Amino acid sequence: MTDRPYHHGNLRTALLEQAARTVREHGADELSLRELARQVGVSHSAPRRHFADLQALRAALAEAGFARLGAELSNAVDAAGPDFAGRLQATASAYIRFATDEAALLELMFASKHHEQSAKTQETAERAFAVILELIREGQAAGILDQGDPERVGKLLFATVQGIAALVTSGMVEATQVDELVSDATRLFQCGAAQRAEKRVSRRS
Amino acid sequence: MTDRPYHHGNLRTALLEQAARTVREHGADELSLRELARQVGVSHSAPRRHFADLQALRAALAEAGFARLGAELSNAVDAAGPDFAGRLQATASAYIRFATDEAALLELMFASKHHEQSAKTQETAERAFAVILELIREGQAAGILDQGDPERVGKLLFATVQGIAALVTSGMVEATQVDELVSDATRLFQCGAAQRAEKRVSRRS
DNA sequence: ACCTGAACACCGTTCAAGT
DNA sequence: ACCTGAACACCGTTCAAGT
Repeated sequence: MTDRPYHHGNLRTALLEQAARTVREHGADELSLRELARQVGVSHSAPRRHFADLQALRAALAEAGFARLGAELSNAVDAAGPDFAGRLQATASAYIRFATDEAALLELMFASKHHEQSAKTQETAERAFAVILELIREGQAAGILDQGDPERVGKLLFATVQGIAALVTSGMVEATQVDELVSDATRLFQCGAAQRAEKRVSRRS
Repeated sequence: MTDRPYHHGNLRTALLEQAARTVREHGADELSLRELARQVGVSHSAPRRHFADLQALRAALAEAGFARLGAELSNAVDAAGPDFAGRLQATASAYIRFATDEAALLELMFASKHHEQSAKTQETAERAFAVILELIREGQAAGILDQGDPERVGKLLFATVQGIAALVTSGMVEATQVDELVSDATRLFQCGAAQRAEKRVSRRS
């Protein structure tokens, strides 16, 4: 519309937003620094000031993705009622929703390279994981989840949900089956503690 | 060594083998049709006869990967002893071993695009899944696993193992933690049936 | 401090031509 | 049937120069 000033002003953000759009609409393979620069209305070498190379932009995109994922998991927990089973289910569902809405982004987020190279991406990923960890602690305090190293239980839950997401986005599981898989998974996690509660009851009788 | 004939003779296989090597050593992003042609000693347009484009080569690579994965899961089941818990653990471990040895290949295998485009890749992936499915049926017949739609239980197991693999290759879980996660996971799957067995016992008392 | 424009080496893809 | 070589449009990356 209006002619742009020489300095874009917010180039980094503009590039990341356009990149996120491209990934969503055309997949991560379609990312191109030159094309992004063109779409944002800047010379092809301008992005260089903000991203050393394409890989750096991808890492930044992954990091932003983990930040959004963490926020959405956090929102899901907060919005859920007091019942723990419901909270667990809501969190897992939020993860899967993110995974299916942003399949290409999630694929990029779990691409091994960023984590090796960008400590910041790794850190943001861990903050997303922290939401799950906190939920696990809550479930353990309520006696609903297996008492064991919460890190360990949390990682297994994270893995399970991520695995369901991977199967869905890769087409090996139908979108219609997701809900039952998620509820099977969350039920499984409540099984160990329930089993021990059962023992306690039977010992009393 | 000897000068090559005009016809390579086995170009398709040679390209796939070199591509697998490249993915293993340098990652999937490093794949280049021109470079592969050079390494195999053929003109840059020769691959075109065998792979319509780079994406087609990647799909073929993914398919070969699922074939290998299926074979290794199958071997793991066959080599394991009669005890079901051990068979389950052996299969899950074989999956994780493949995932860590061939991290970049697994990432490529689960890239959504192939499955959408290549029915053959999808089919080979399902044959790998069939090994897990068969194991689930075995566990159900032995009364060790939850009786429910085996497809559903199998998919959850597949998802869990794939999720653990994703967390490891993305660096969010240490390689040293893998074994305990796998054994936690397999134990969890044997929990539902154990729980009901517990109930049966307590009802009798 | 931030951006431009020319330059370089590389790539995927196409196609007429060779064996 | 299979492969070559020139051609085209594109890309990532670099760097001296502009504001």
